[in-house]
Amino acid sequence: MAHQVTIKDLARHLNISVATVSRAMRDMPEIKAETRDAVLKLAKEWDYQPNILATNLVKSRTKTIGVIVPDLAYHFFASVIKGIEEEAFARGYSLLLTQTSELYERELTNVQNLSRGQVEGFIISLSQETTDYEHLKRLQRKGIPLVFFDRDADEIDVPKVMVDNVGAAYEATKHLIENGCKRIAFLAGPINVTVSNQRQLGYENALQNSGLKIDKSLIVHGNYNLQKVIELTNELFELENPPDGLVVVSDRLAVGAISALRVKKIRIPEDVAIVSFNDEPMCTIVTPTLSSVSQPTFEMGKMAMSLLINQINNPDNGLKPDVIVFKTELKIRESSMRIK
Amino acid sequence: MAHQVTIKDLARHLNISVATVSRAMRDMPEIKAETRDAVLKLAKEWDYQPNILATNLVKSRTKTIGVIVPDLAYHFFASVIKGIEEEAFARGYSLLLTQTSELYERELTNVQNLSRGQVEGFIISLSQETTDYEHLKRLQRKGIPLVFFDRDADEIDVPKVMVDNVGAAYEATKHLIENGCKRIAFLAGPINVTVSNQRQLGYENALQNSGLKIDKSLIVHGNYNLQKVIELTNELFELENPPDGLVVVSDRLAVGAISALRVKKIRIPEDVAIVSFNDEPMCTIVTPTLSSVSQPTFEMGKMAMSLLINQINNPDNGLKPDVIVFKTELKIRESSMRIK
DNA sequence: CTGAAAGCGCTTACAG
DNA sequence: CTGAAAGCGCTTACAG
Repeated sequence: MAHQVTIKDLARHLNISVATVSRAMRDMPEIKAETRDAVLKLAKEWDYQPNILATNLVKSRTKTIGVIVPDLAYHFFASVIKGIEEEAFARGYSLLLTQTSELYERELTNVQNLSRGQVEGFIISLSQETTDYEHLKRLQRKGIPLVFFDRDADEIDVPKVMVDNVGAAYEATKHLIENGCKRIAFLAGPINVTVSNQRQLGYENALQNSGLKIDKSLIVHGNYNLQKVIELTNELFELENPPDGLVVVSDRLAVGAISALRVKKIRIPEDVAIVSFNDEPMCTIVTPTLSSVSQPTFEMGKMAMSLLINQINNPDNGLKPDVIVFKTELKIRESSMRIK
Repeated sequence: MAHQVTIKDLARHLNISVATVSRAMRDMPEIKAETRDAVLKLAKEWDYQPNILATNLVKSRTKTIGVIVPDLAYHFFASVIKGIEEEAFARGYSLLLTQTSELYERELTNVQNLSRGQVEGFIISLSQETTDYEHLKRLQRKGIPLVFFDRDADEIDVPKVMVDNVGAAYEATKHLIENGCKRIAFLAGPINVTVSNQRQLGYENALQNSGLKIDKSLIVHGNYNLQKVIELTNELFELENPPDGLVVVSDRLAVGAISALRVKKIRIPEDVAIVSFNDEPMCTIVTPTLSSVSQPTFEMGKMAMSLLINQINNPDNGLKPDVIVFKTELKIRESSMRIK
C-alpha cells in the first residue's frame, strides 16, 4: 500500500473536519452518535489506526520505558524482564529493551539514544564496568525518571528494587558453618559489582560472628568466563589448606566450580559443601542438587515497573525514593547437606 | 527541569533560524563552520538532544522494530533475542519487546499496538494458541515487514529463520536406534506448534526408514507445565510394553521426564535412552548429561534482524521471501550412550 | 455538536 | 550560507 491511512483521508471522504474525526475516534462525549458511527465505520473499513507517533508528539508522552540490562540471556535478567513486561502490559506501557553486554560504552550509548524523547523513564541494572555515573546524573538533571534493580549505584538516589544481599549471604554462610564447615571460601563476581560486594560482606559477617577468621586467600573474584572460574577453583583447592565450604556468588559460577571439582574428584558435600545464589531451575536437576538463594525475580520486575510509573505520575514529590528490599529464601539441597 | 530544550530555544538564543540549527546539529556541509560550532557549543552547554519523536514523524521512520515472543524467560527465546538485539544495535535499530505468554489474545493486542507507526517491522515467534493469522495478514496488507523465527505459520509467506526440525529429529531418532532402542516414544509439545509437529515428522520418518512401526500410543503431547509432563511420562512407562528410547521436544520437557523416571528408578540410558532439543547450558551438568540438538540461537537472532532490515530497505522486491534454515548439531552425551 | 487555527518539534524543498 | 514556509499526523482550546 502506498501510504498509511490518516485522519485527513477520513475527513476528506466524510466531508468533515479532522478535529471531528479525531474526537470521534476517541469516542468523546460531545460527538453526535451518527457522525461518530460513520467515522468508526469508515475507519474500520479502511483499517485506519491513529499514528501514535503524532499523538506522542502532541502529548509528549510515549507510554514507553527503556530497560537496560547487562545480558538478556542470563536467566536472572530474563526473569526480571518477564515481570517488567507483565506489569508494563497491564498498565499500557511498552518496553524498549537494550543490553549492555557488560560494557560501559554500550550502557552510555543506550541511555543517550533512548533519552531523546523515546521513553518516559528507565529501569536499569548496571554493567559490571560502570563506575562513572555521569550519564545517569544527566537523566536526573533532565527530570527523566529512573529505577534501579539488582545492580545499583550508591550515589544515585532513585527508587531501587533490591534484595538483602548481605543478609542472604550471611544466612547462606551460617548454614555452611552449621553443617560443619570450618574453612569457607567465597567465589565472588567482578570487583566492582555491588551485588557481589554485598554478598561478600554478608559472608564475612557470618564468619566473624561465628569466630572464624577471614582469610583473604579464600576470597577470589571470577567473572562470567567459565574457564576463568575453573582456574580459580583449581587454585583454591590446590592450597595447602583447601576450603571445606564454598559460597558462590551465582549459580552460573557454581556450575563452573562444580565441574572443576568433579575433575579433581573432590566430593560434594562430603569434602566441600556448596551454596550459591539465584536458584535457577537447573539447581534442582544437577547432581548433587544445588543449594541456592532464591530471589522473587518476577515480583521484582513488576515492582520496578510500578515504582517507575509512580515516579512518572508524581515527578519529584520531594520524598526520599523508595528502596524496596525483597525477601530471599535459602533453598537447602544436597550440595550443602552434610548433616543427614 | 520544566521542559526539554528544543531547537527553538537554541535558535532564539543564537538569533538564527530553526532550520539552521537543525542543519548544524546534523553537520550538513552547507553550514558555515562558525555558526555550526556556535550551535554545537550551545547544544552541548544546554544538553540539547533532538527530539526523536519529531524526527520520526517527519521522516516516518522510527528505526525501531517490534519483537514478539511467547515467553521471555525461556532460554531459547532469550538467546535469540540477544542475537536480535546485537544486530539491531549494530544497525542503529531499537527493539520494542513484548511477550504473549503463549496467549493468542496478547499476540493480537501486541501486534495491534505496535503497528500504529511505532515500528518499521516485526520479528515474531507465534504463541502456541495461534491458529488464526488475520492479524498478520493485516500487517502484510499495510505493507509492514514481518519475519518469523522458530514458530511460523505456513500460510504466511514472509522471510523465516528456521532450523531443519524434520532432519534434526530424524538424526536424533536414528541415533537412538543405532544405540539399540527398539521402542522409541516421542514426547511432543502442544498439538498446533509447528516446531513440535516437524520434529514428530522427523521422528516418524526415522522409525519407518529403520523398519520400526509407528505406535501412536507412544506419541504424547505435553506442554510447559511440569506436572503434566511428569504424568505423561508416568503413563508412558506404565504401559505393558514401555519404551526403551525417548525423543523429547525440548530440554525443558526432558527435565520433567527425567525427574519422573528418577522416582520410578528407571535408569538412563540403560533402561531408556533419551535425546532432546535446544541444548540448554544445563544439558552438560545434569546427571546423566543430556544428549540434545543444539541450535545456533545467537546467529538465528542476528539473521532474523538482517532479513527484516533487508525487507524494510527493499519493500516488495517481488522475490520469493528468504527462508533461512540453520544447521543443527546433535550433541551426544551420557543420556543416550548405550554403546561404550 | 462541529470547524478553523495553532501547535507538538522537527525536516526539507525553495528562494535568495 | 541562511531563512521563511509548508508539512509530518495528530490534539486542543476557542468560537460559534
